[in-house]
Amino acid sequence: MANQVEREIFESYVRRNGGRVTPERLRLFDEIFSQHGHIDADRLYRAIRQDRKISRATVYRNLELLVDCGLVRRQRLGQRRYLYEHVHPGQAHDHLVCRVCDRVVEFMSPAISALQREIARAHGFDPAEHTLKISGICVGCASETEVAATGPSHRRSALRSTLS
Amino acid sequence: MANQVEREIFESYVRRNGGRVTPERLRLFDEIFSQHGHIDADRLYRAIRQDRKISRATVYRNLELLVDCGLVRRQRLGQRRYLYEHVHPGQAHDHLVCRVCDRVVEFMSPAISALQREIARAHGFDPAEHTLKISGICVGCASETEVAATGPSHRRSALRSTLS
DNA sequence: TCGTTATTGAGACTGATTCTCAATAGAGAC
DNA sequence: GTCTCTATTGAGAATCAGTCTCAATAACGA
Ligand SMILES: [Mn+2]
Ligand SMILES: [Mn+2]
Ligand SMILES: [Zn+2]
Ligand SMILES: [Zn+2]
Repeated sequence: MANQVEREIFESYVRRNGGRVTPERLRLFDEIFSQHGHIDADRLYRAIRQDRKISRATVYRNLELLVDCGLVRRQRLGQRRYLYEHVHPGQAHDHLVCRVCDRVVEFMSPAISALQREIARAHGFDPAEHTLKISGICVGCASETEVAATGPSHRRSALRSTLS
Repeated sequence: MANQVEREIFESYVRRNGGRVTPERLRLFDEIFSQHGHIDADRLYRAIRQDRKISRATVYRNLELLVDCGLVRRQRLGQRRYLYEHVHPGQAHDHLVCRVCDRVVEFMSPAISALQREIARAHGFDPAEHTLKISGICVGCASETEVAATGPSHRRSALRSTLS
């Protein structure tokens, strides 16, 4: 089976800390490692619900566990909820997020990673995780806006504009 | 008065968009430009409440306005709420956040900023804002933990440890 | 000064996440 | 396999930051 190594890591992490290997934990592990890309807690909950009973609380609790043992990354890419993705060691990457269509593009920059480590070191910081999110307008939305040419953008302004 | 330039920018932004310059808006502007560092909406609300009546909704609405016109930056540095800080143009900076004591250290890296612009360009992204947050253990908390040497860290584990 | 309409205040509402606690079930000992 | 201990679960309540509603107020151009 795929993800054998990660599964080992998970189970041994749980046992090493006096925890128990439960079907709920394994099911969540399988779900998040079968998905690919970013997914929120509720979608994981509903996906698992398809074939077994599980509670939301259990999903949240065990996502925390997966994050703690370094197999899953939790980030706020949108405004509201956290998104989760499983981690491939040595494949650190960051995100471009379009503020119009919410699409996420991943990129990898060893140069930025190195600079980050350097900065943390210079400040006596022991870095555990990082988030680099660049939000803006993606190429698709830029051209759409150009064509439509309908004012400032999709984002509702904080000022109640006169346009009805 | 200080912040004259920024105040100009704010008022003209508001008027240009058919908005009105209200005492609540000016008071919030003054508050966030008098503060220095990161502050949450509730603290701004309470600070303004000291000497004038204002509602929470008004604080939130007008913070959004200040963010929109580029005078204020809103970021999630902790887990829960947004933190706001006024922006000094051309002084882009990023953050190291200690996950034990929540202290925030700012740093500036023109090299990282340049790389970010380069990456956005390479993906046809028009970048509007960015967040780079490195979270870890600050030098103070590292030495404390070393002295205490009491297990994994302050962070409660998702596993109910046997220690009472 | 007047009229239009953007803004405000109070409180209801939302929604993601966390908490509570009784019932359940891993897993080590025998 | 059975027993025991206690970590984990499920269901729903609670939390909490932030957003929305709508009637009353007040900018500001005419
Ligand atoms: Mn990703
Ligand atoms: Mn800052
Ligand atoms: Zn887009
Ligand atoms: Zn610290």
